[in-house]
Amino acid sequence: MTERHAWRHLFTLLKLAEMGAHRRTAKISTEYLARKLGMSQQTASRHLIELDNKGWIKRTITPEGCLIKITDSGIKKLKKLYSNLHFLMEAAYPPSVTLEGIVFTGLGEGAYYISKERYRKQFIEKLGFDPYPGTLNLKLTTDYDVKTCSELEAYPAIEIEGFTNENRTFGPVKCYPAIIENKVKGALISALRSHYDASVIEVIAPVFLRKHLKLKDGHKVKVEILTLP
Amino acid sequence: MTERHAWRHLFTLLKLAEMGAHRRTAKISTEYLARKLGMSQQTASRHLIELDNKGWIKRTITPEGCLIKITDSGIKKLKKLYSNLHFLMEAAYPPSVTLEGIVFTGLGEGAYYISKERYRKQFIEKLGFDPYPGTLNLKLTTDYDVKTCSELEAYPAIEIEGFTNENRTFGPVKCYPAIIENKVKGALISALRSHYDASVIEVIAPVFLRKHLKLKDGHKVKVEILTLP
DNA sequence: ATTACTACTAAACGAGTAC
DNA sequence: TGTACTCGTTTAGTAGTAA
Repeated sequence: MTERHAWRHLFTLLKLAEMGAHRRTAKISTEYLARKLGMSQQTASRHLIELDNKGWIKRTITPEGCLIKITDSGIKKLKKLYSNLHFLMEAAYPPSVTLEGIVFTGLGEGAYYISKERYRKQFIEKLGFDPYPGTLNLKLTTDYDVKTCSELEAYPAIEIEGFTNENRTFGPVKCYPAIIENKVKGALISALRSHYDASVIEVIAPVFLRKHLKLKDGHKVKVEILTLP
Repeated sequence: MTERHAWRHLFTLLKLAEMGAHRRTAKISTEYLARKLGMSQQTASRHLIELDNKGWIKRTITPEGCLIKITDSGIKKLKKLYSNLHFLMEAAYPPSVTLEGIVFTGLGEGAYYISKERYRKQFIEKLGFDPYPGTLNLKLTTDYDVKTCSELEAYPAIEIEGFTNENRTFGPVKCYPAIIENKVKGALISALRSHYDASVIEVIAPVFLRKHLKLKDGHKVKVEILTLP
């Protein structure tokens, strides 16, 4: 059974549910199902056999038609689809945003900020990792990336509180948990951005990204911002 | 474009939405989409072309990948799927239940009750039709039908109030709106059922069902009970 | 890098039909 | 009436590759 084309079966399963088979054993003839699905009786029959083999439905054949009940396993599939959709339709923001930028060497100011203990404690607590004392600077090159990045401002973010010590004030920092190059969990941080311009982003991670991902200036890096769990 | 297999596209559309394309223009390469969907780059490309042709997405090709935004039309398709599922998952009862029974001739008591003015006024008001003064008796023959019918008791029903006149008391009646033989809107009524046994149901409709559907004793009749709008 | 064409393969489907 | 088999047809998917 190719798991690849499971969606066809999922759709058939949905129709069966619409006929009540998710709550009770429903009598559904292959011919009736076929009409509802806009397919032939033979195909409907095959789908039922395949759903049965998958364990998504329990099927009993009678002379008047099939008695069909969707199994817990089948219900789970529908629930999964439902929660995916629910999440999409009800969520205020898209689940993830991907940015790409070119690595460049900054002024090293990132390290200075990151390593401030008052910030660091919050990073550990709120992001779940102890950031490497330094930031990866990325220059956004396309209009798309700059525009997308600017839209991030409206997204929910993890807020790192600012503080004041004897010498000066350190402002609040907004963090967007992100995955760098599909490999490393880290975060995009926003407050320091103003040091450059809107087309620059800074990324932190628990590891030294340049070394860990073998990055050099000019390399293109993908950052996937996770806007919701 | 065959509308028949549209939901292959629906699934691709769902994935695109999961990448945020339902809210913003998202940069998604065919190769990336292909990996997420477990298909080849070529197939992903074709799907995007087809979705574009359907008007479900707006596609702009750039050297770095496609810029994709799901159109209102596409959103509508996802919403439809969502509301279908929502309805299924959140509803307390299955959307419809189908019973089959054999026509038989009763004692004519049905007509006596139905035509009582106190009942009739409520039928018109609550069911939306003036019932033909008589009931169609159906004998349920299979275990499935009897069992399904018994489960109806737990379902929400339209309640017709009982009343008392100078001679006797007329009890309350439960009505389940139904479609008879896929053609006539009527209702299954429950209170009178006790006159026979659990394997008998009585059906009312605005027309004389025996004549309208050319029914004779022994004919098999399908009754689809609508448990929700 | 991309997208997407052409040519081919694999899968899904439906007609006919057995039971 | 039902289901579901075989088998030829249609459709979807992939590989190779051009642009």
